[in-house]
Amino acid sequence: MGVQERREREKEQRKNDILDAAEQVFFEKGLSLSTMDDVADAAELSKGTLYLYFKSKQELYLGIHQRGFVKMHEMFAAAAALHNLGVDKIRAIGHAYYEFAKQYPDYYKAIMYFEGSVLDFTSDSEMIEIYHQDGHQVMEFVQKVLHKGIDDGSIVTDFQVDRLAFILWGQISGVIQIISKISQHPEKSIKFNPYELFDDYMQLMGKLLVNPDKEDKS
Amino acid sequence: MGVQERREREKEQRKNDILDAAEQVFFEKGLSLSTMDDVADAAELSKGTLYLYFKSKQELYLGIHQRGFVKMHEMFAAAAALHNLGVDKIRAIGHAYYEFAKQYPDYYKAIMYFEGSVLDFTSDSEMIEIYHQDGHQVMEFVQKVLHKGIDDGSIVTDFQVDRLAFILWGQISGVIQIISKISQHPEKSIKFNPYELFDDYMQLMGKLLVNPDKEDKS
DNA sequence: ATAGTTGCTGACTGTTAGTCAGTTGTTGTG
DNA sequence: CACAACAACTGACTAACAGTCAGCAACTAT
Repeated sequence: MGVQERREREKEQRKNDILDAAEQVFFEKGLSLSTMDDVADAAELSKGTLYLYFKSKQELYLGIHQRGFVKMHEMFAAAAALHNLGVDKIRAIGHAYYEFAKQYPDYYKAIMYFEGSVLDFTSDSEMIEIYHQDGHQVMEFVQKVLHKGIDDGSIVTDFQVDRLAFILWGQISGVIQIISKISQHPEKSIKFNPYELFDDYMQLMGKLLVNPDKEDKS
Repeated sequence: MGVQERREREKEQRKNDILDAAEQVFFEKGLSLSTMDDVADAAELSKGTLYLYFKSKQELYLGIHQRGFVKMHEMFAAAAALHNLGVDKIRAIGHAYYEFAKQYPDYYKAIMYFEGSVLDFTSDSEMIEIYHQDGHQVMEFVQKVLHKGIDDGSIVTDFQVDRLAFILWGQISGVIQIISKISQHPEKSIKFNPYELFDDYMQLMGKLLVNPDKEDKS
């Protein structure tokens, strides 16, 4: 009898519905101004029910973070798939990251939120586990692509690939973070547009990895 | 009569005492587990008084953020002052950043906290103003040092200095952020120590800026 | 001595995350 | 069909806490 299975599916569906409602509310009003009652209303459920599916408000927001991360990962994979050379795949991932932050600022915000506050979660819970797994998955993906680039000769580096992946990831995250900061708060003193900044970074990064002999002449 | 002035000084002193108390409490228990009553107790003042000096809990924490930023800036200046060549100053600043995060993890945490959540402050208030001024000051410092390096010939770059400063700042922030993340959550799969990672990054950065003819042969 | 001013207090309020005893609806069984 | 067992859901309730404000204390000036 497929009752068990159906129940399972319905449960998953509910969880998704709640996340939809939560996105709607959180993205509209911002996390701190949104209440669990707001989310419950939007989901057409009672507040108590939310807590059957998510342990806390933070965990609910973490669910949204996860969605964002999946989306981002998909964009990375799609972008990388359009190229053959490893170095081009890396470049494509970089651009995809930028595009992700631009196209899904609310998901990006969720990612930044946790980035800046996990350090505060002294707590236990599987929350953190999931969070770190997500991060780890992206790192592995980048490492894989770097290896590909080294194998096909398009990337040349003195560094260990696993470390290099962390460095690249950290670098680009930081650069995009600062770009989104200045984009949001248009400082008087800044005369360049954000994309120029990113483009400069990509060029700079390119110099670090590229084997000129294998460079695509386009 | 110096009454006005004395009052002014005493007010400043109180503000400092409150910040001392707040640091003690926040650093011990973490921001979210600390209450304003805790801080009031530690400061031997009533809760109401805290609100005469700081508009909100967040603003109090921002006061701590500011202290951290000042400390960091001091470390940068001190580190840079030990060298003559611009490129060496830049390297020294990089190392100082790393040292700051290591020596003052709580201040660093405060900085990261706001980094990840300013995007949420739709609010007005001078808070954000101060916050951005702090950031701006560091950027200017980096720019100044980069210019120095270009002038003395130790730094060579195709990029505009103002943009380059942002890129470097973003990069290094991101790299240190990821390092402090993995330091805190020792992943099973990570076999290198954090400092190696940072050192790799510094080497990498060096390659981007350095004019080999002027390199210090030590 | 007294009026004015500034700084401090802590009981109070409003809000909200999180809980839980009870209700509703669904499934499987005699 | 009746009825027990179980699962999903409810919303009034509690506890905790940020932030307020009417009143008090201490200092200053005249």
